[in-house]
Amino acid sequence: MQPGTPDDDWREDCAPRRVLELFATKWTSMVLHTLHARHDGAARTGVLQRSLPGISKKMLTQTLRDMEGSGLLDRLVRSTMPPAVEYRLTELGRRFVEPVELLYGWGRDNADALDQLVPRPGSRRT
Amino acid sequence: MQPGTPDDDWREDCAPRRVLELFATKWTSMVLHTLHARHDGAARTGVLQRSLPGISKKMLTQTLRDMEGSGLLDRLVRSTMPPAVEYRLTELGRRFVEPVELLYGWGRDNADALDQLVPRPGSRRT
DNA sequence: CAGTATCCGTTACGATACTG
DNA sequence: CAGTATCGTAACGGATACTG
Repeated sequence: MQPGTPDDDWREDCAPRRVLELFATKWTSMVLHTLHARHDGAARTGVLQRSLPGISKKMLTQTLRDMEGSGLLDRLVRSTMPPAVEYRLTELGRRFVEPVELLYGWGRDNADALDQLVPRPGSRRT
Repeated sequence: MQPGTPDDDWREDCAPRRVLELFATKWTSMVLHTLHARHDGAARTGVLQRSLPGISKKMLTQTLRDMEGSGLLDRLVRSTMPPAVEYRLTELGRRFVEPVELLYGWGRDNADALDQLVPRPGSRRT
């Protein structure tokens, strides 16, 4: 492992890097977790919105659309009036909940370390 | 757990969300892993750059500076000519390697699922 | 209630050229 | 070799108003 031989685990298309992409989109992992936390792995739009403090309607829809396109969740529309839309984790979605829960769990167990890291926002370097 | 009672695990300042911030900056986790993969948890600038295909000099420096500021790594400058700079994981840094390795490991074990998700870039919706 | 469309600011990121 | 400075772009993401 000499300094001239990069052992690069980080090729552009390697698995780890693609997992990271999942977390690159701010809300994706949170949606996954929220759905997972529900008994049946499903929730209506409003519930999701309320479960994710700070998300805008636009980002919620956009994230859900992207996830649907990726096959992470299904969209069930009940054409009542007013409409009731439900989002449900797919098989693939349930799979990706795993790494999310991994991080989630680590965070809960290491809140102290998180307090050391970036104690308060806006202290990068003035 | 009625639909009107958000069980929000996702408060703005909750632990999980702060962990996610670590992965929000594209290169941070990769730097952590790369350093961790080295016997002594340290590496010179050039090695890091070569280990992270695609990173620009700017982002490398910026990421390293941010991480230094956050206390994730130390910067050791050897004022020779030409200069030799070494980056080394701190105690805190070694701690945050954990969630990174968690994701990394999951990715390796689930490459098949990753192939299903986003088969090829640029297929969002034309 | 769910979704769309538009406007707009911020930031992440990359390419390049230059200094010590 | 390491780092800085500058420029430009693309994407993220929020606010708001409107439709069914």
